[in-house]
Amino acid sequence: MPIGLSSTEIEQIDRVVSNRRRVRKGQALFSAGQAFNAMFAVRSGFFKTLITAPDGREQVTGFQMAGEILGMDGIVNAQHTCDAIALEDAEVCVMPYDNMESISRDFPSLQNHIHRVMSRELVRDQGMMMMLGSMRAEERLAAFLVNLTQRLTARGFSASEMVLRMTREEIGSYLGMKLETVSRTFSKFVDEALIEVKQRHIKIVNMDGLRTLAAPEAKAI
Amino acid sequence: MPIGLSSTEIEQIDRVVSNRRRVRKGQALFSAGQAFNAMFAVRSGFFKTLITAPDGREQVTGFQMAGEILGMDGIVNAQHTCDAIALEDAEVCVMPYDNMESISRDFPSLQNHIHRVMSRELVRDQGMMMMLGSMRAEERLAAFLVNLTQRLTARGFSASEMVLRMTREEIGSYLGMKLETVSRTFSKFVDEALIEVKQRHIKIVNMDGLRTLAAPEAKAI
DNA sequence: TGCCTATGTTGATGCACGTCAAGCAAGCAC
DNA sequence: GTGCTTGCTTGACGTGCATCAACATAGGCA
Repeated sequence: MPIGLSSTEIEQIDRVVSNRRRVRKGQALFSAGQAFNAMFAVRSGFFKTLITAPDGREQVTGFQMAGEILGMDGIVNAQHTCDAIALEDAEVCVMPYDNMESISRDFPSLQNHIHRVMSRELVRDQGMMMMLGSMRAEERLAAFLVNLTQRLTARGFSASEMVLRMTREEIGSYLGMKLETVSRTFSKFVDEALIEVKQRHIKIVNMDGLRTLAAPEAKAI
Repeated sequence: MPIGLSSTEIEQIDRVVSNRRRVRKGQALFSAGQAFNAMFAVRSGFFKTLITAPDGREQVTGFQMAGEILGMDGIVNAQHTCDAIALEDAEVCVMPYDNMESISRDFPSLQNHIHRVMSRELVRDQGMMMMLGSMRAEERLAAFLVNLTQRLTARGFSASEMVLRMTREEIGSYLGMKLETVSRTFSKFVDEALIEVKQRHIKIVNMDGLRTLAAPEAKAI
């Protein structure tokens, strides 16, 4: 959690988040229904979060990578409402909620940081609603790739190549479409020379084209 | 904001939220891009929040009634990311964010309350993703009606009758479908004796039927 | 009162995406 | 190596919802 803090502040905070936890690929960091005690900051690895309907339908609600926060949905009812599953071996910082609450009282910048992290998640969710509610499959997948690229480049990875950690089915669940449609749309993007695909290796060939698909310009009148 | 607080605490807090603001039907409480200074608690009336894509497509992201909080998405970038429009004449409590931050340092219960309100919104958004991503039009509309009913009964209104404040188009935008589909699905529900519809007056005839549609049971194997 | 505009309903038709199915590639156990 | 499992691609076909269109109804206002 890099914020603008003094070194004494950082010491204080380190004491809260110093506890680490490893999660193996395929294992759950937490599951829906479990008591909520702490939030988690991803140090390394890659997660998905998902919720399950009574009839078994699953919806992937997000993918989280290094530096992102998991578990905030558990605060309201003191229990987690989704499953967080590691898509590759991962390590997280455990941030006990009680500690965070009390320490943030002494450090306004931490308090503000927490609010901003939750607010950012709300804004992200709004974007997801827009995607799921009013974009076509092609637009959704383009937006997904653009978003992934942005987050990876912000972490110092290549702006044009990546290795997906999730299956086509997980992408589909996240974007509200079937895995076949994900596969077909990838193939379409390849035909249009927007990307190259070899299994989970994706290479962005025409980023502007993808961006245009993801966020269509206002139409000239 | 009814929490378990002492009277002195309540006095303190009253000082923060004592400022009120009226919003006429059709007017914006705030708009995307505006500087964020305060959150708002609905005292009376009814709001919708919506975001607008560059190409003009709109997505209604929520409907808010008395007791619910608006504007939390503005914290992260210090500016609002959606429009909040009154669907009927309304009154809100203005809660300046700076005041809330400083006062919540002195009142842990208020601090916790803020976290819970934001967390509840995250959980709601997860449910929206599930709806938009993996439910059919019929199921979404049923879930919408069930949810509205719950919120209205929690406020002391009838459990079986209501007057919608929003148009078919706004419902459709919220649920990711076209207004014609909303209208048709209402008609279908009428045929099936689940509800009665006269314009915006809705009467729930078979709540269990609606619930079953909204949250299908696990299938027997 | 009667016009006008916004809103809602319903029908006919089309398409984007889901469903079903077959085959292929890659990884892994043995 | 062989066989098995999981994940991916592609084709054929079906359907849920969008689109286009016509008309009905209700409120607002001159």
